[in-house]
Amino acid sequence: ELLGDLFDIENAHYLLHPDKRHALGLLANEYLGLEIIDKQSIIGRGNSKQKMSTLSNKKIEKYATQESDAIFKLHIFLKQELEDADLISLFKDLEMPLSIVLAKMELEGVMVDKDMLLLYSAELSDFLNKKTNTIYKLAGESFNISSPKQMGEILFDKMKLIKKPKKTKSGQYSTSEETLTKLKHTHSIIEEILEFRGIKKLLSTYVDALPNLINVNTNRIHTTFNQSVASTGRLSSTNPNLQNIPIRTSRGMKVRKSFISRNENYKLLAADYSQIELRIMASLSQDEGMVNAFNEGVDIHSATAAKIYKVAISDVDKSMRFSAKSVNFGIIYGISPFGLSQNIGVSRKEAKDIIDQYFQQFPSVRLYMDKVINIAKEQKYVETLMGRRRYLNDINSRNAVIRGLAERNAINAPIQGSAADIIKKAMISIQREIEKRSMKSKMILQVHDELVFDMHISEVEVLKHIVKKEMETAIKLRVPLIVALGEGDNWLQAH
DNA sequence: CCCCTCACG
DNA sequence: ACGTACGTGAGGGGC
Repeated sequence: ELLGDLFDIENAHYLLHPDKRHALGLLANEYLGLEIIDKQSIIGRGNSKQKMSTLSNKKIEKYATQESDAIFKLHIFLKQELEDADLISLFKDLEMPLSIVLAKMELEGVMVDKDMLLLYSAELSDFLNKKTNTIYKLAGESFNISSPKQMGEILFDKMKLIKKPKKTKSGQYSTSEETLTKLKHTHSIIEEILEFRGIKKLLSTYVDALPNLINVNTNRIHTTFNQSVASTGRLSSTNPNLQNIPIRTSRGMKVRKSFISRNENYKLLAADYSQIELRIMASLSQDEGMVNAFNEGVDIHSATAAKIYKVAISDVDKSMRFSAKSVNFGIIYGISPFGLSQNIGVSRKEAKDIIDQYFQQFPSVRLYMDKVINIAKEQKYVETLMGRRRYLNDINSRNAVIRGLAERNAINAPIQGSAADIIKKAMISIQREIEKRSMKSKMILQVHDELVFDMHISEVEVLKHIVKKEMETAIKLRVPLIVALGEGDNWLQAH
């Protein structure tokens, strides 16, 4: 257990420049003008990589002392820079405590049902073999279906499904899901390919991969949460990525179902923020219509539909709600007629009309967007509710495409980043409570707006109470923050 | 190592 | 005419 003050160079630099790289060698060079020995030159890389612990002290002495020296000197510069940017509290009270919490979550790990995955693998492999033969027959020859290059040549050179095939940036035929879906009507092979792709992805990325990642000592999977990658302040997860476990399709759900509690005395608890980003938008913009909708507890997408289409909320039908939901997501991303039209499958003109209606009905949302873009143009950065910054150097670019991206980032970063701030704060409070009470239950995963716990059955009520309370009160907004709880023997059930 | 594709929020 | 909604990570092909 670390008892002294933490000062993580990488994280300090991340707060100051979230979209830059934070490697120690780069920082030492930039801040101190030092060229320090590259770690790779000591331990090697790729297959010839050795463990630092296997090398003699003599070999690592210079490297180790240079690093220590650079870290100490850097911390003085970075501390000052954090103070100048008003980021000290975010660093000291949020990110540094969080890094301890993340370490504990990583060490805890999550249990997966290996037998279930192995059975499922056999089932999907069978299915894939049959699909492969079907596709070969329809194509009139065998080829590597997993090769976009080969598939493009089959579909467009040989079968000539359409006259002017779409190309990718590098000049290859595009075979993306988006492209292929538009070609469904041309040949039955398209549908088979799409299904093949879906299953192949599931099999190789999850069903076949996860069992091999189970640690033999703990019997669990241990991800790594990266705290200095995402430029908005979110976490990311690697080796394996446990933040993109499937859930949207029925086949994907079976993978989610394989994430289970550690034993029969435990259940999984999932705690989800409901619409956190839209609530943040409501609070930041103070738009009356949006704030009222949340304060009255009505379904936000239906409320939005009612306003856009000027009908009573009880007269909102499914397609109106669907479009309104896309608009709401679009708002968070910095909406454009093109983006919305692609998303809901209408013309750009229709999409533009919907957006115009939206801004007429939610005028303060538009005002807020204009304001945040102007702030970005003036100070070259935007910030979250807790003062996390994102610099937008392209905000005044003469290139409209590049400037547009920066403007959308100016809108999105405070929203996505504030949500990240909030859940990070909640994680620290929850961990503190769990430890204070010496509880058996453990926090094990974070997926941007969701926390997952391995919950001892004797602690169900108390844990639920703590989690809900700490998440909902992590910050006070102009609208309520609502957390939905779910429990079950597996992650799917807990949703 | 880059590109394409596709999984999640 | 062009390129266009935010943020990520991983697997596989191909060079």
